[in-house]
Amino acid sequence: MDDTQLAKIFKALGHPTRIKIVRYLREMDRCICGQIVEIFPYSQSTISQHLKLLKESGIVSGEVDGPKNCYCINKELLERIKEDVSGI
Amino acid sequence: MDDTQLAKIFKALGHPTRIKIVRYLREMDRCICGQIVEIFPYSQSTISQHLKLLKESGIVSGEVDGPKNCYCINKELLERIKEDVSGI
DNA sequence: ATAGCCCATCGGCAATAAACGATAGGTCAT
DNA sequence: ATGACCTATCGTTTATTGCCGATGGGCTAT
Repeated sequence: MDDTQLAKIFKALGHPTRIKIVRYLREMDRCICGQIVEIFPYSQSTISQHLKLLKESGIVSGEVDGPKNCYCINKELLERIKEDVSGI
Repeated sequence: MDDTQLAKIFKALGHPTRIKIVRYLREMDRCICGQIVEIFPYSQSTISQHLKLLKESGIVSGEVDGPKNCYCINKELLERIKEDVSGI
């Protein structure tokens, strides 16, 4: 992975809320946006924005699943990130 | 390490130039700001600013050494970061 | 003590990020 | 086809970032 891509991922993780979201998603395996909104003191639009950033970095993927939107961790990428971090 | 601290570190690494600086410092063991300025297409003030961010995050430490300022990687923290990334 | 080197910091500017409320689009059940 | 639910996106505001040139302070050597 090149440094630009890696930097993008780090940037995505460079916010406490987004780290917490990633932890939560890993724990829950998959969940909908509403569940995440409930556990944070931020508005739905703010959480949605954080999720968008995480999606753009590739760490999180989301699929529309009926009326709900299902988010989950991209575990392969997460593993790859861990490898790349070891290389720094 | 709490998520706020971890986020700060990720944020510091969330720029390609700063990742490259970290790699370079790890390779060189220690070096002065001027050396780093030479290898990047940015001004001295810009590089200095990047170094400041890296210092604030703790990844890099710098000591004044005569007329020059010597930067080096905080290897213990870097190792700790790698552990913490594994925990995400 | 003057001149030169190294670099941190200031001020400025443009771009991006973080948060919000409001809106609107999609899906399901009735 | 209406209403309820879920969430992405828009528009706005304020804060932060990224970059620069210029300034100035600390050392060293002359």
